[in-house]
Amino acid sequence: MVMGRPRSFDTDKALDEAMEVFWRHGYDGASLAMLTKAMGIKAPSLYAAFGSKEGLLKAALDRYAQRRCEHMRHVLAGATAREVAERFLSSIAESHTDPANPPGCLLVQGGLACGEGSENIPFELASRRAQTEADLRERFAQAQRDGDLAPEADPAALARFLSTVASGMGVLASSGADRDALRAVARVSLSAFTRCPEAGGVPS
Amino acid sequence: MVMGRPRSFDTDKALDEAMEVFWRHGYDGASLAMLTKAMGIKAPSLYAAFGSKEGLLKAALDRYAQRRCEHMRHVLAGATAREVAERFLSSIAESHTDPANPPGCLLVQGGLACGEGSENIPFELASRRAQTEADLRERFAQAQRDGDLAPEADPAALARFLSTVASGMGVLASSGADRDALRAVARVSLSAFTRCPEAGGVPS
DNA sequence: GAAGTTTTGTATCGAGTGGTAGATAAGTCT
DNA sequence: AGACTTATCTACCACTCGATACAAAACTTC
Repeated sequence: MVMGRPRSFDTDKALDEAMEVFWRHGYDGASLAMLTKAMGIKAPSLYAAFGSKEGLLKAALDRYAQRRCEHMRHVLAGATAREVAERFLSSIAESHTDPANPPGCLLVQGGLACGEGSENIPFELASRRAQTEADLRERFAQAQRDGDLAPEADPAALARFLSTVASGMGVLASSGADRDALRAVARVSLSAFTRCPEAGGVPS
Repeated sequence: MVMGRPRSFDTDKALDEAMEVFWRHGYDGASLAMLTKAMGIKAPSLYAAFGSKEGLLKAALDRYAQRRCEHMRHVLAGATAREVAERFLSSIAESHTDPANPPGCLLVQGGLACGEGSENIPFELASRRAQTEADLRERFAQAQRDGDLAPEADPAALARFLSTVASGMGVLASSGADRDALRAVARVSLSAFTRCPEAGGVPS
């Protein structure tokens, strides 16, 4: 075992609590007082473990990504491009209205715009959102190589469309929309997905 | 003319500057120091004119709504439901990447999640976003009565879909996506709009 | 047990927060 | 002109912000 006094709190548990605070109040809106209270530790412990408020957010984002990663693995394992899209939107509708978490998406509510001294937070969140879009794009490109998606389809456009709808669903959920509302949006989006020229559908 | 010393600044000009600060930094991220500097006035003048930081935001939101109202009038004047949707998405793509403003949408970046003491800001923004959705829904219901939209179409679902995509485009634009990227998303969304069962299209 | 190492709690730092008191300036009214 | 009304400025309020110094506590190693 390592030397010195052992840590009296569980890092992952504390991160979960911090994640919830950032999720519900955004980076600027989450004060150290709120964070330390939720995490059940004092400020010096927080700084010793995570370095800074920004470091804490990044650690929380890593944990968030880790959670979502399992979902995405299932999504990307869909047999066809259409099934991937279906799984993705449905997974978003569920997760953004999961009563175990604040409504919406941490990567959206966490901070689209921040004050002085937090200028890089929006970039941090954006790059994490971009990761999901890249995963989808890669999967659709593969589908195209497999002949599952028409050669004239546009994997990048499809991925960006889905990613955009997911962000929009985050905004919607954050303002109290219920699960059925998100599912309805997912349904319409999926129709669009299936039939648009970018997916190789017939233009009107 | 009214009695007393006349105001030395133009209220609307000052509001435009305040709007930009809220837009770029969000409600919590916009400090009074930033606001007063941008508006070119001192704190007491600000409070005399707008009552509080929240009052200033609401006034800025009113002005924002006023601006968008002209665009929406053009959007809703589209001859068909499809043309309304097309105009709406294209108007969003343009306005969210207008170099004269911060990228994205004030109603999205302004504050999806806020800190203690600003709890009602997200509601305020949400209710303004809901207004646009309601306008679209009403217009689509009218289209349905006109026989322009199929009887089995779902005006509420279509309006919510478009509104969600618009929010998503706001998120996308806020992270630096350019106009063409938003136009591409609009194009895919429009295909979905035209062909989905909610619009009276043929289900797969 | 003594030395060494790390974490914890208390107490606090300087800077910045939203907001205001009070005096002064700049107008209109009679 | 003088009374009245409103806006502006300087200075400042109590408070909260993110972050830290320091000493006591809790462990491992020798």
